[in-house]
Amino acid sequence: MIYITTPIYYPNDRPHLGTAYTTLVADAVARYWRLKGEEVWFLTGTDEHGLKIARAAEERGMTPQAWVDHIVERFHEAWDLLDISHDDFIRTTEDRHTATVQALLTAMRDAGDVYEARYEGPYCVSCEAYYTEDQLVDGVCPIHERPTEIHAEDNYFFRLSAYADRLLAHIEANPEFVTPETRRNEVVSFVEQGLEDISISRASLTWGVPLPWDGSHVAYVWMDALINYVSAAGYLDEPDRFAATWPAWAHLVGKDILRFHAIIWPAMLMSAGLPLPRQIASHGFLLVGGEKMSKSRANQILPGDLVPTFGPDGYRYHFLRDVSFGPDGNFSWEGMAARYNADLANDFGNLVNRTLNLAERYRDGAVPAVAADGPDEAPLREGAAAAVEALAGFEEFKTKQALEGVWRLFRAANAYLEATEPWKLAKDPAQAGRLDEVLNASLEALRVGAIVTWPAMPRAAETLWARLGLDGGPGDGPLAETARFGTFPAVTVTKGDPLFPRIETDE
RNA sequence: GGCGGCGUAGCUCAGAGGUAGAGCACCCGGCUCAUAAUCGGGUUGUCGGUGGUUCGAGUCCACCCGCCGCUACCA
Repeated sequence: MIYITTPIYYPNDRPHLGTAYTTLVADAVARYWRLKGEEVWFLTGTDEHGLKIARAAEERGMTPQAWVDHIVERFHEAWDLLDISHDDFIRTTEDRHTATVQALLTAMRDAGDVYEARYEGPYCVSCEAYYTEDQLVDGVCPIHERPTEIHAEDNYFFRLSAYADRLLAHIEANPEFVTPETRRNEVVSFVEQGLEDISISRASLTWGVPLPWDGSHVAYVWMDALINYVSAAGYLDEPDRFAATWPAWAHLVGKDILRFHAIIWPAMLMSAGLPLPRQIASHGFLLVGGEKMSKSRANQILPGDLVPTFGPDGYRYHFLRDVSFGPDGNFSWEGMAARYNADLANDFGNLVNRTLNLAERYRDGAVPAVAADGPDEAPLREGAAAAVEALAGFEEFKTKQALEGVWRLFRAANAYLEATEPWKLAKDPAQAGRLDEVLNASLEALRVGAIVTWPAMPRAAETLWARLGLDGGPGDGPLAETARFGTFPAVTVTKGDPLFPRIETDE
């Protein structure tokens, strides 16, 4: 089972381009594996505990639960908008999760890795949070710019320090554990500096999961959040499903939360006696005008700002085709529009339009199932094979290379029409048989094209599939069989409207 | 400060010791089935700088310049 996860998102913040990016890549990769015929479990969700949620609820005169029930809808809406195909959506306020948090923390405690100690440090009353000396700016709280006080409270701590060597050994033995390599280097150098124990509970807060052995504390939000990955896999009371699902194939994360996933989470799992996920895959940020998106800069862009213009598939294609998974990427409307017009409207959309138009015009949409396999057709077969091969890039989150490779099929198909000139064949009754062959091969290219674009653009692929008059869907798989270039069946195709209407820009 | 990464065509990027690449943009030509679409051809680079190793260096080494990431509790 391919178990793939996104982080659980903090619902106080709206899902913006960055959170949507993580989820989108996870979705495309999940679809790729399904297309290959693998069993997939794709998880996303929301992280609903913590001080900020409790406060936001209070400001609105609501209970925290009522507040999160309300705002979690934004995430369902966003993922519906982008055709995200998650199998499960976990919320940390669900019983299945809170009970799992308690079970896992108990397992860590039973392993002797949890102890009680006094935590003392600079505390900002306004933030209701502790800081480290390093975080203070000129000795005052960086947010409120007010002096901090030294506060102390009794907390439970996790013996993270005991796991540094095992963590390093694991990373060395499993080079794929943290990707890309530059992030792996960061993790290694961090662990090599030595690890300190971390506090895993808060006594000052009530909106969280109570510790099973001390109800006056709730689990620190990160402990709570990370455990979602096993909660949703059935750790607590579905042993068969858990055995099939865990360890995860990949946790996708933004680079800002890498350390929690590549250090703290593995140590927690080791302590609880569970195997580690195969891979933590970390991506960069999406920059707008070279700057990080943030509310304060007012440059935050939401998926809903782009989908009305580009459609869910135009949205998905742009981010998968133009953003490399590891480094930071840039977003611009101009770049997105240029990509849309060049690849979707021109190469792919127009190919679909002209091919179906030819089939309707010369054969009323019913092209006989006659195949040719001469020198003219060779590039089509090669293009189809190249597309299928390139698709494997999804296994390493190389979405860019995967789609670049898929486009070789569309280039070949456009060139094929130029080489065979069906519009000329149609003028000569003696060439009727050859025209059938050319139209059949062109339609077959579209059939394969619908399959190989499905992980990235499921809606367009399914629309195309329907126009081709085929049974089932392009995502049915298995890829190795369905994407083999052969003879297009004797069905009736319909032209329909342009799949990707060209976007007019000012220039 | 320490560790790590990046700097290649106007743009986005690939290449990691053997004649500088792709896509977009741009120019020329063809075609007319098609969404001013498509096909063919073409131009563009002191591969950040300096020095070194080598028969040969984007590719290895040293130093320098510029940008960036990490250096513990930020969802």
